[in-house]
Amino acid sequence: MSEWVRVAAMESRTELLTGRPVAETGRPRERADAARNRAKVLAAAAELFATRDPRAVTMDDIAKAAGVGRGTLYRRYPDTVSIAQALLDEHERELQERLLRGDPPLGPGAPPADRLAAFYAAMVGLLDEHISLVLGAEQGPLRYATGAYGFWRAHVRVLLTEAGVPETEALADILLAPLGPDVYAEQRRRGLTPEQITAALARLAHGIVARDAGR
Amino acid sequence: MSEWVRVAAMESRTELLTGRPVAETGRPRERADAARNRAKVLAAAAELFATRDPRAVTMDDIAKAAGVGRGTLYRRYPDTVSIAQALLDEHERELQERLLRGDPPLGPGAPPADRLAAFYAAMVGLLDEHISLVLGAEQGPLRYATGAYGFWRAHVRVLLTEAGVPETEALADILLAPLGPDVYAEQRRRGLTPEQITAALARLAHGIVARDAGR
DNA sequence: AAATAAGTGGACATCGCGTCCGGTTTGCGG
DNA sequence: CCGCAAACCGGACGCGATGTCCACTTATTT
Repeated sequence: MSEWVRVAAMESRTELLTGRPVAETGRPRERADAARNRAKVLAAAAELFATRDPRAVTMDDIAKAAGVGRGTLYRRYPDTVSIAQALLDEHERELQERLLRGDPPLGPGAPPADRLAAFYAAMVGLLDEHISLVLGAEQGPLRYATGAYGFWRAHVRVLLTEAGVPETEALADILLAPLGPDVYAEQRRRGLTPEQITAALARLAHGIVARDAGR
Repeated sequence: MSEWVRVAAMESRTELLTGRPVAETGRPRERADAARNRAKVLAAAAELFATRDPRAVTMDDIAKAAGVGRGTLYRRYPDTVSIAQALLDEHERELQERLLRGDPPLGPGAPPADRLAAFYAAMVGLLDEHISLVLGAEQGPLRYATGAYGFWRAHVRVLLTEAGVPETEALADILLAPLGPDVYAEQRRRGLTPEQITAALARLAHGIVARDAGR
């Protein structure tokens, strides 16, 4: 529906949450009532995702909880998944920033093995903090369509390449697989702690790229 | 619904496909018409899963294609997932057998690292051959509820333990994650060949468990 | 304050699910 | 061979979610 809706959902993320009008774009600026409603929708959705089973949250639920009609909801978001993604986006952004320009070992400067391990640790933190959102944003194979997935993938490939590891193309997806929300959720369900999982992932990181490679 | 239905779906697998009556059980033997219909259902389902998007196959579709009423279908299978699993079961069984009693490196006798790599290779084969079924059987976090997943997990843990690798609890799920149907499907979609994926997984196996460990 | 465009909300049509039950078939005992 | 109880069949039904549509309201512009 209405193409720019989808665009808006992908595009400026902070704007999506704050309702600030789109600056310097030809597109007509957002109306005040629309912004108000968007805020209500996102707040209600966050509440719902956190409360009940994120996979069971329905468009009706959100509309009702936000005190908004179905049509209004569909005007902006095609489905519950994109709403969860909008909510998630901010946090992912922040991590992406730290990967690119933060301090080592997360940011540039540390040996690839350590950076990979640090990335794993950060992702576990993200997963654990926002597990309900992540589960809500996951349904189906959409995960790979996300811009975020592409970013993680590129990051891992860079690290592998730096370390001189071949087959980065296939290995990147493989190394990212354990970070799938359902995998993580299952591990937690089974009683594993974030620390145990992080430790295992660190082992994985150092097993794949030799500790002293690439530097 | 009728408890034994679910049991039957889990239980004797070959029987499930052949329609052979349940031997030496107190349960009343299956009627001829029922067996006939089951065969029709499974054949139709296999066809459907292979033809269109496996995730989109509906109970109605199968019923219609099999020339059977909805009620009849639900009598045996609670959902499309369990049908796909029934179809898949045979193949998984066979691999499980080879893991336990087959020749090295898949079966016992080879160093853990090699066995793990061989397991990966075999799973890639399975995935690739039956990707549509596996996708159809996957929906949601059901994967971990499967008996099969438990088996793979136990196998990997044994190999890790043999090799003296710690944290098997968390590592097992991590090492199994790349075998998730959606991960594999995505890799294939991106143009990676089964060989490339197998090679990357072999690297993973040897990275995690030292080539000469445990023997 | 009138004009115009954006935004709103709920009714509607559709689809898949899962259940229920009247009717039919099967296998067994007489 | 016959008749009957149990097993089985299949479609109608109610439910809940989806996504669309459009007459109406509200914000913004001139």
